[in-house]
Amino acid sequence: MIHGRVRTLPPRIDIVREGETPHIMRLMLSGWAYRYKQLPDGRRQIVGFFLPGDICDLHLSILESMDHSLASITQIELAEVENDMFEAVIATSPTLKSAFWWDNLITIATLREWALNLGQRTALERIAHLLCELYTRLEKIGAAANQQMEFPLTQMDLGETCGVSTVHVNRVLKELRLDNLICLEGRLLSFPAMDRLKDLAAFDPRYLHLGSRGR
Amino acid sequence: MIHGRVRTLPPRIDIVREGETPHIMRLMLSGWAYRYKQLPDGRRQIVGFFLPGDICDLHLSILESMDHSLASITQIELAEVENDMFEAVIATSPTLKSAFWWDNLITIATLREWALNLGQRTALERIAHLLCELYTRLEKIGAAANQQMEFPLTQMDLGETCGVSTVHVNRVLKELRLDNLICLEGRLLSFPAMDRLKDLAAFDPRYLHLGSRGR
DNA sequence: CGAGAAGTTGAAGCGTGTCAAATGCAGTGG
DNA sequence: CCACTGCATTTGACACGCTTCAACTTCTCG
Repeated sequence: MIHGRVRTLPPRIDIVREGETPHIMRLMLSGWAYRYKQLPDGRRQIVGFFLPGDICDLHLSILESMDHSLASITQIELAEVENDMFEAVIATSPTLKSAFWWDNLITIATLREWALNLGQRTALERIAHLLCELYTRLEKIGAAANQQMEFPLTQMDLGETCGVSTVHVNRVLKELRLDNLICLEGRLLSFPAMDRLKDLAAFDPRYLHLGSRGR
Repeated sequence: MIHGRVRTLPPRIDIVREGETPHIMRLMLSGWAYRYKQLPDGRRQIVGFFLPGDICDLHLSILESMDHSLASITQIELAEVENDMFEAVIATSPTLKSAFWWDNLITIATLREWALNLGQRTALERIAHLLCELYTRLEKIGAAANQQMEFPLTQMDLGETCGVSTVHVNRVLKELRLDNLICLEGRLLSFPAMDRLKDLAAFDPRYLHLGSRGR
């Protein structure tokens, strides 16, 4: 286990901004956060979500400066480890080292799936696919079960993830609701017909490579 | 330097298919290739290009099976290294090891930019951005100069990369041509006004992290 | 209770997809 | 050398998914 300072941050604030020079490694202990990129005119694209157990900035320190930003969604707890200490730890533990390779490879595989999502699927399929991915990941870490999960994302978040306007996200969610594929009560999201949803989204969880994984 | 078998492959064939189990590491020596993913109904998304000097499947061996495919565009030469041998080599060379970390991080950074591209830019901006990226990468390895490059991609390739129909790619290229932003003569692509093109695409090469890099 | 944020809805317009047909281009065989 | 074939490119007409704008409603929380 890696030790380091633990920080608690409020919801909806930037954790790191584009252009800063990273010097620590962060591990999500609780809550939801995301990574985003921005165009000069303000258009925003979310390029990844962090759930408990995820690593935020693995070895990003080798790069000179951040080409993206990190922000919290809910209140979050982060473990922060200085790079020097981090280097020292992985040097002594081959298990940890390969765990970090894993993390990197899964990040890449997920980004490839997101490219497929953004480039080829319709708005309906994209959102359905994202919901499948999030549920699957949460279930894996024991934070969701029985086709139910806490859902802290706004429709604007969904839009910025799926490259769709907020208004259209709303219409898509309505359609999913009318088809009885999702059910949203407050912040609790449930899937009355997960099979049909996965089918609609052409969701194949293999890209998440859930088989094994180190810690 | 890593030694291994060198293979020459003809243009337009699959190198590895989804589902196969990877057991070698491939390095591009010459030519162009790409990585793609596919939906069950056949929609295809290109998720990365390989140019000379690029690594195709870094440590993918840890994963059970490929979640995507590789295909050649031009005739290509590949250096192939068995995983065992590869492991042995990086174990002895910290320089190489960090070079591979680099490669991984740049792959990730590029995929994030692609997500931004697919999610937020218009078809015109997307294609302009892709052209800027390819030229920049080719220039880096000395395979392009003076705002000119060999361009082996078809309009269908461009479409499958940018999430745009082939017909619309054609219209976009026409617009770029009429605006005097690109000039295509046979397989030679040139940029009479690179500044304006980069501006149109909001192309900021920092994500490619060209600063340093090992080999 | 009030105020700001998030969600909802309708109408109109635009970017892009689809379909279909024509043109250009390169390789092949007669 | 030319006709033939198949693939890439080009163009027009039309359809549709999604965006934009604007107003309204519903939540959330101090």
